[in-house]
Amino acid sequence: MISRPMTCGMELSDQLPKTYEFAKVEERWQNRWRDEDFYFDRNSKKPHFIIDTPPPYPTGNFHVGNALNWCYIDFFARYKRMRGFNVMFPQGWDCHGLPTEVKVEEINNITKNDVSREEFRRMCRELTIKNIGQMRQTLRRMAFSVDWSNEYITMQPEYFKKTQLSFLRMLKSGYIYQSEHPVNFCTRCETAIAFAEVAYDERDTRLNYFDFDSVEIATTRPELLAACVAVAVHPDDTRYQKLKGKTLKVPIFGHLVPVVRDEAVDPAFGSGAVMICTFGDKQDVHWWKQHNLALRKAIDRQGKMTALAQKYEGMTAANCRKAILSDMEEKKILRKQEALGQRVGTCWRCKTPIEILSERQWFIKIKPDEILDAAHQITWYPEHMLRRMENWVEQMEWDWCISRQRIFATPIPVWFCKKCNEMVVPDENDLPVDPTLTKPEQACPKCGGKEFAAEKDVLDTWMDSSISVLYVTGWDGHSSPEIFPAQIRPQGHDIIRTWAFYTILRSVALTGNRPWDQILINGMVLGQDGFKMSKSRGNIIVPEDILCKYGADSLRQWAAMGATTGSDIMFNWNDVVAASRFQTKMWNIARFVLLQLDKEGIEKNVPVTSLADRWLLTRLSNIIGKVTDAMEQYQFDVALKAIREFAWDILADNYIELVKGRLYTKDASRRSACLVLYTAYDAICRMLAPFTPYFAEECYFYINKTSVHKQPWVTFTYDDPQAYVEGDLLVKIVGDVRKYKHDSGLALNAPLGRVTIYAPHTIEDAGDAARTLNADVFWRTDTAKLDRIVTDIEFNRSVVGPAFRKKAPAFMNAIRVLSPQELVNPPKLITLEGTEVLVPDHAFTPKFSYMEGGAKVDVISVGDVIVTIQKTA
RNA sequence: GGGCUCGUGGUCUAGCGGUAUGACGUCGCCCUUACACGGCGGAGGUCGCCGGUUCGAAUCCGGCCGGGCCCA
Repeated sequence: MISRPMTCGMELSDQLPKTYEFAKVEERWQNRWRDEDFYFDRNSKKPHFIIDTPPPYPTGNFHVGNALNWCYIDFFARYKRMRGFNVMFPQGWDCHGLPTEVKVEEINNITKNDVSREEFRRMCRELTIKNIGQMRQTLRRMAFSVDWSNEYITMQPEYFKKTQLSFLRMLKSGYIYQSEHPVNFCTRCETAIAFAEVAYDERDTRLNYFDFDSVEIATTRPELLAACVAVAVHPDDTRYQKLKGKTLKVPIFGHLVPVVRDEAVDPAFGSGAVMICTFGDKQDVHWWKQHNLALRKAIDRQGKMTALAQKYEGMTAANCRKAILSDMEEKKILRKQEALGQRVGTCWRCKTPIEILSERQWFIKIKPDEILDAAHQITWYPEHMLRRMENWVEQMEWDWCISRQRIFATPIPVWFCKKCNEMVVPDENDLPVDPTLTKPEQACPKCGGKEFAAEKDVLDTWMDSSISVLYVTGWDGHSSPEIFPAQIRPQGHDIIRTWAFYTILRSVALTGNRPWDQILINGMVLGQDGFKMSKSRGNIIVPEDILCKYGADSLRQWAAMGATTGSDIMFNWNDVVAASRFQTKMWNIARFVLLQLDKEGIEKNVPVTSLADRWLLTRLSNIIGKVTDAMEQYQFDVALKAIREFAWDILADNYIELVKGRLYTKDASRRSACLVLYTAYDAICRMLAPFTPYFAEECYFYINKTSVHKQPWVTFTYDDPQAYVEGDLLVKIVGDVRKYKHDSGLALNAPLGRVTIYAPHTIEDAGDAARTLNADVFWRTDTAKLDRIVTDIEFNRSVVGPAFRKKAPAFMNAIRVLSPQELVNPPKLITLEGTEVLVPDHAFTPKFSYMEGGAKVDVISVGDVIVTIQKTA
């Protein structure tokens, strides 16, 4: 059967533009591809593959870091579809949170208190919707095969009602509780934050030494004097033995505090006596709990001094510090000040130093064992990232504080009876609710009261995003969804301690099961200078810039090849340019292949007999296996590298060069080459499809008139060990003779004369070598009648080493003194330190110089093949 | 200070027990009927340093030095 590509009356090769214009191609396919092709089919019988995609924060800009992450997702999503999976690649948007609130305040030049809560929320929603719109465009342009029917937006009722449902469920099961407890608090954002949201900054401060009722105390935070609840010293510190059991009078404020003894006090730091305040830092919290100390709140939620600070009331903490220091100076109790570098916990969003305040907050119980247990059931790529999770879980100290005192977030669905303070929750069927806008339908079940106070606190944003996997799999509060757990979670290593951790916690708490089978961690994208991208460094690269200059496929190739999956990756224009060049090369391969197939069409059942043809098929089969294995392990760099190497080196530079001459003939063997070209080309297109969807589609469509993205993954195999070895030899011989030509100053297509190849057995190359070298080529199996002189010996250490161990050097020395005849035909035994030992096969190869009785014959040796060249006179 | 990671030609990168992979750059030759956005070839590395294990180490072990990330 001969099938000719459909050509609409024109030859295919005429249709193919000389250069590949990515901008036109991308636009065309973007308009032609349909969203429905990527929809997850809930009724399908195919095995499902659910991806718990990260919902990005809708800033309006999809950055390069996101791009890397999404490229990985798209690579395996497309690959899995080709492997017959029913893939769900949802796209979420994690809307709630401070940055949007801040942005809204900035854009409208207001503060959140200037408008009603509802109005403020409306403004936040509006901005978010606009930003999502912008980011969707970039996603589409990057050709991510997103399932838009499974898009979710956490601020929308259908999503946050699940967040609220999960809250009620965990409240019921005892995971969630309220408590007055010290929490990290950002006084600028006026909200509690979790440990995961605390960043640490290096700052310079002063250590102030002052007289504390005749005891010298050193502190960096004199403004907390009003909150002082004890003085602590090391139990063994001889300087302070007499203070045992005493109380001291706090300077300026005058209240009495106990002296406590604690091993954790560092006698070498400051004066060795430290004041404990509620709360200067985490250590204070420890001591406070351990010694059961009083609670004195000197700083409020705005970061201002409370009434407890007496005359300093209303000052900011910073001003209070100045004022107290100057008062101390006046009273002559300030003794000295030292410069001190310290690390300050700050709010990761706004960089304001955090305070530790004791507040009534909502918490989720952290049960390290069940989280670790689930984490160990998940396969981590790369494996070592699991360590980060373990380390984080093992050192958790407080429970997760989930309440926030902000506006744009999921409301906590709770009221309190004004009469008896009983907590009342809505019926699950009434969700979502905003308790500040509605009231419970029933009277208080405890006292019958009808007046309720709404919980004004809202939920931490991670409460929304940590149920992404439950949402997409259709969790309804009753049991594990049928398609839960998901197959994979792709995400960055920067959010292992947050998103991954919280998701595992919530899945276990709500379903008793792990959230996913696998987790794939991607690295961070660094600027071209090797540093994290930042405005101040001016090293930010935006995806749009790359898309405009080199196109989506080049950017995607960079993502695949820039680094081993999981490691940080430096952005590098070179790699993008190299990727674009590969497309150019591949495009020319396409043009060549189509030009050849045009001539006589493709004959799909022609026997493939020529050595070069069989050789290419073995190499193709080999590369397919390699690429498939790499894809299964998410080693995109390995996979794409193998594809590129095959297309460029093996197919273009070796195979095509070898069979070109044959293709220009009208021999029957030309049809075999055509079939091989078609097979290889088809396979490359399909293997490239996950990586370069536009390019692969364009190449594939020209020849098959159908979408490559609807084809199955390549599973072609071809086993012919003899062709593999002999083909390699043929390629090597042709390459070496070419090099010889080059070294002799000949053009590569210049006539060469007579080339005789003495190979150990017959090789039938169908005349490929002769045409390629432009020479008369004679294959012979007899021995060349040449004088040869041994010039060197090459040892095969992987044979010599295991065979002789410590005696290897002695063996090699013994071989070196053999006669030339013996080197060519080695003896079976050799004497080594008085004992006879066996000479192993392939232990060494003699290197020869050739002469032929004075005749002008150049000789090249390729392994044990000898090639003589007699140039045209 | 702890954990995790990394240190390979000018730059970036693969390898992770048997004499070092590729890309970019650089130099030379070649416009050979797919491709000069190409082909062919060359130069360039004591694989951070010091020890150890081994017949043999970039590769394993120990120590040191230096980056990065996360956390105290």
